[in-house]
Amino acid sequence: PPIPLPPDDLRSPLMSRRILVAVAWPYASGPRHLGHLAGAYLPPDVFARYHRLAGNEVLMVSGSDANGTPITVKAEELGVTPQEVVEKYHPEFLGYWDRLGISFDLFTTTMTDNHKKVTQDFFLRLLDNGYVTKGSSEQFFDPEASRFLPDRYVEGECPHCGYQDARGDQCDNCGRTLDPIDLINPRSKLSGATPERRETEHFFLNLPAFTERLREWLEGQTTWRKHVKNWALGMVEDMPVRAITRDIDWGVDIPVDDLGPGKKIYVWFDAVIGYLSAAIEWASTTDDPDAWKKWWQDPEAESYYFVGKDNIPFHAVIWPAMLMGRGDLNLPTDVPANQYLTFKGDKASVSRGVGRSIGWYADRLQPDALRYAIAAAFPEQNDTDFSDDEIIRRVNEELVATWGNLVNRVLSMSDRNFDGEVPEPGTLTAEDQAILDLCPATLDRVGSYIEAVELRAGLRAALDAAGEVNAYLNATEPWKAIKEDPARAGTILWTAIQAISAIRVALSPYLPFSSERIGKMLGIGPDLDGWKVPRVPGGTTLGEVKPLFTKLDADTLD
RNA sequence: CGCGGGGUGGAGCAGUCUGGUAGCUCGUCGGGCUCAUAACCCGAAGGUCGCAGGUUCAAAUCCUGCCCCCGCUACCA
Repeated sequence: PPIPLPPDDLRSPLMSRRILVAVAWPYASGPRHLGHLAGAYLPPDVFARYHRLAGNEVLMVSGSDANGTPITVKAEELGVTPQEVVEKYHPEFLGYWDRLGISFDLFTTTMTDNHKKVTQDFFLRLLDNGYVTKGSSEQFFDPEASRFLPDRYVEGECPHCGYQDARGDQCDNCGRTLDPIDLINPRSKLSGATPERRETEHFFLNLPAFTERLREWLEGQTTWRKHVKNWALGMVEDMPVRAITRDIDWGVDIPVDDLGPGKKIYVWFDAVIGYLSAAIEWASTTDDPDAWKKWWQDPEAESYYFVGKDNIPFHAVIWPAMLMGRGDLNLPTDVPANQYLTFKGDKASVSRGVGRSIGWYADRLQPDALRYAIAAAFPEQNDTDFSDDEIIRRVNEELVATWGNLVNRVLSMSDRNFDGEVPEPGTLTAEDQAILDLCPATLDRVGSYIEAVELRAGLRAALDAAGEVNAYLNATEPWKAIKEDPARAGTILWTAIQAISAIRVALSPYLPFSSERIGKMLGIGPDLDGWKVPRVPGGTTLGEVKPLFTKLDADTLD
């Protein structure tokens, strides 16, 4: 009789899509923590891995943000240059991605000549198009330090509560938002001198010019997350012109000399341009230096921006406005911003002692174990509370028990009773067929969830399938059949192996490392051949069968 | 009344748009199984869905008010 095979996946792509996966640029001002991983870095990797398997052309880029106040503040704190700060943390970030399998096509920095050039070019185009204009504002100036002072560098007495050490932006005592001009007896945090008010000229982005177009564009987004869309729409209604230059000496040079020395393009303007400059840099390393255009200028190309919720305004409003102002680049397809992973109710912050760095966890956990625990808790709709106990629980009770154990019980039974080979199947029963039918159905379900950027639900769906296979084994009891009807046992195990093979693919965007190991154990090799069910023929020689994941002790994370 | 999101069994979440016996994972309790990393399977207990009103035959779901949490309201991004 012909050997029955699992049905093919129906999702085989008719044509390849081009997908830009744009990942928020982390400040190279200190270690990044699990909240960053959950909010901005792991979700795009899952998304990108899926789309690559599905046959689409993915370009996933990001880099270390080297500019901005956090960097300069850190540099002053350490008594080093901003560049030295970046050179310390950028390699640390690269280490995270390498150890956790975050599969960037390029992870660069904003210090490259390319980035500066692309940023300046962007600036000039907006200037030509009339969306960047010059203006002036009044600001505090420290006469001793000879520099203008950001709000946070001015301190004084709070006009509301009389607190002596209120910052220029907010009073820590009464919590009120302040304008530094209102402070009583203002003083410079740098020198202690009394700051003077001085006129300073800057370039501004004319956001109000885009109000209508932005509103119309945002209202047309039917698949965006509710909090992202509503927040952006609310913001569009009342947008001021926004300064894109600053009185600082660290940043990208302004490409015109109208303002004189001592001013730079400020970080928020150049950081978002990084998505474009990184794509251009990536293309320059390939055979086709214009390859970036396939993602940025082909109207069919899609772009997804993975950011934390604090970054929504820049990606859902300001960056689209900048793109509209240029007029020759694609607008975001979606900005699936995440909420925050909180630790015992607190927003994670390594410097404040809430949560620990990504590297700390990577030292102690298998990469897929960490990826699993984080992905199962992606804060897609709400802030999601998390803890080390939660990681241990998720790994031990869900990942190891359901999936690791399924693979282990099936393969060790096959290994021991069928000479280290995948058994040959015989006649299939209805319950066998149901499990085979589950294979393409699972890939279909998980794929649909991932395409909708409902990544947590996708992971759940894959694990549910593993649960069904476990239930199938309990119902069919191959360990008994081995003694009474070895051929039947072989059919059951063959069926279970086909299911494992399919679930492995479904889980591979989330768990790429164990996917490779399973491939070797199954004897079909570590690589995947697309988002479809790989068949594992009877007679295939199994690799060495070992548990996929290590169970965690309660003190693993102490 | 500044803006947006959220408040669902012990924990973490889904359901709210398109009202109709409250769902998932874990934990707890009981049972089964013994191939498997004390793993797997089945069943049960456990929730007045933040609070108070309103609409309706019927509300977690729609309306009003209030409370609490998070983000934004920064020359933080």
